[in-house]
Amino acid sequence: MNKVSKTTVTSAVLEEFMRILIEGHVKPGDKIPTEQELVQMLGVGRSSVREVLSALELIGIIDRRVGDGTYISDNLNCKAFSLILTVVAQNTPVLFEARKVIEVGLAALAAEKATPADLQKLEGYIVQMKEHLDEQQTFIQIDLDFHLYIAEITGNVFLRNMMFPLTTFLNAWREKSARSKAAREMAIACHTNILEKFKAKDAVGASAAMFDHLQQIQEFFIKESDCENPLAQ
Amino acid sequence: MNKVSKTTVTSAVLEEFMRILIEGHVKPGDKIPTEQELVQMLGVGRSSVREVLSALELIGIIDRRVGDGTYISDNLNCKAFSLILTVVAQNTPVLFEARKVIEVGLAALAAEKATPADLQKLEGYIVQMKEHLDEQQTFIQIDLDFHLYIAEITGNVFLRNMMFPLTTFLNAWREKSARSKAAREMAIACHTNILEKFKAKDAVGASAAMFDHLQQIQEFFIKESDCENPLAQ
DNA sequence: TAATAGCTGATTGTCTGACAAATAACCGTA
DNA sequence: TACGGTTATTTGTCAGACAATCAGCTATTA
Repeated sequence: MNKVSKTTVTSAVLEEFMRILIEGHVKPGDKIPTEQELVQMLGVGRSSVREVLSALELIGIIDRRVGDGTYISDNLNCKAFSLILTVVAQNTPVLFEARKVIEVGLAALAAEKATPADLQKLEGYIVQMKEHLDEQQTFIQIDLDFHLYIAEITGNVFLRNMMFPLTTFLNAWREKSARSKAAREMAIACHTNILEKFKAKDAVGASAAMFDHLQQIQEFFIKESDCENPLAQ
Repeated sequence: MNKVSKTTVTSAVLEEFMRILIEGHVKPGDKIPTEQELVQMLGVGRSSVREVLSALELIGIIDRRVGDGTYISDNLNCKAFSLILTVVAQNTPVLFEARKVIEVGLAALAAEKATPADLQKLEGYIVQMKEHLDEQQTFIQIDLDFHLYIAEITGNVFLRNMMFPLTTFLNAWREKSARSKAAREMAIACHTNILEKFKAKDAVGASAAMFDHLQQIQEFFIKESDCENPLAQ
């Protein structure tokens, strides 16, 4: 006796599928039943099964290989965020704000968790930035790596996978407009500042430093590029 | 000359579709071409089109109505987060950490943006919590509303839609294990504390207060429920 | 024995056609 | 004008067919 059951077959399949996923305690990398098996298990047509599977694949929950089978993806949920970002993309200020909120929190968390090896790695990025101060393209890439590695330090898969497309997306956007050398030097200073707080295991200080950094990026961004108005959505 | 171009029709359709979406400057609520039109526009089979549309619907980017047509969803991207959460669900500690990071940042942002009307509304929630101190179910709901309203205050669609399933999910989880009256009284104290910082427009203080609050929830959560080990993913 | 080449069955990718179900728009009647 | 019914459109679902790809097995060969 299932509720009102005014749902479509597809969404029913999805729910059932998710239930199996959870109750089956599947891990990333696990193989899941074939389409034919699912068709029989769920008593629906292949198209319905495939539509659900396609959706899950497009958002990065599963991986499908012709001639082999279907597996739980082992780097979950990065794609879905990218997709969503593409749609919300027209509203850059909102994304910037989101990045600020998330990354400031990440900095605090990472400051607590950073190991000596992590600190060394971050230091390495800063050195590289100084070396490539005049090559904008390379510089931006290293800048990006620095930020992503901070997410990496937290060890939180969910946050890292959310941060990744967000930062990448905004950076790609930023690449369009050339950044002044002054802006690049300021970035190095900010990163150094953040690293100092990390070394001192100062979570509050680290988040404050990150906040300042992003604030400056945002101001430069708005100043140096023609930023259209956010859509009212 | 496209790279190796070993892409499937489906993903090509997705890309093309997203391109149309962006370049067409569609707004939420807009009607998009019918399946038949897309079939002709893209020169592919209906199944391929449908698989992409199903995926987009599943993650909440579009809405489809039988006999009517397909529209850009007007409350974007809430579903996708829920889906992902369901998959990562087995790893509750990771979600808690994510919530802490995001909500601490949200509190700072909301503290700056809160209007007098917002403050009054938050105050109202606290009053209600006191009134329903002994009704756990109702209490938890109001507690939840308080947190969600803070996300609302920031006016950031992206953050709000991310927060919503995250908070709801963790709260639902929490409902399973009864919370002591002491825990509920502490929640009221924390909320009051947060509100005070909001009134003072003290962003740093607000985020600190929110951090303490979530920290306590987490400790109570771990203490009062049997929390299995996080999966190594 | 070990390595390689080829075969085979299984699995996903794609298309087509068909029908059901629901809805918006139109039309005629009161 | 308001109401009820018809119709064309659109999405939902199924079934069947074939192509493309791959893992695993088998037989051949050095």
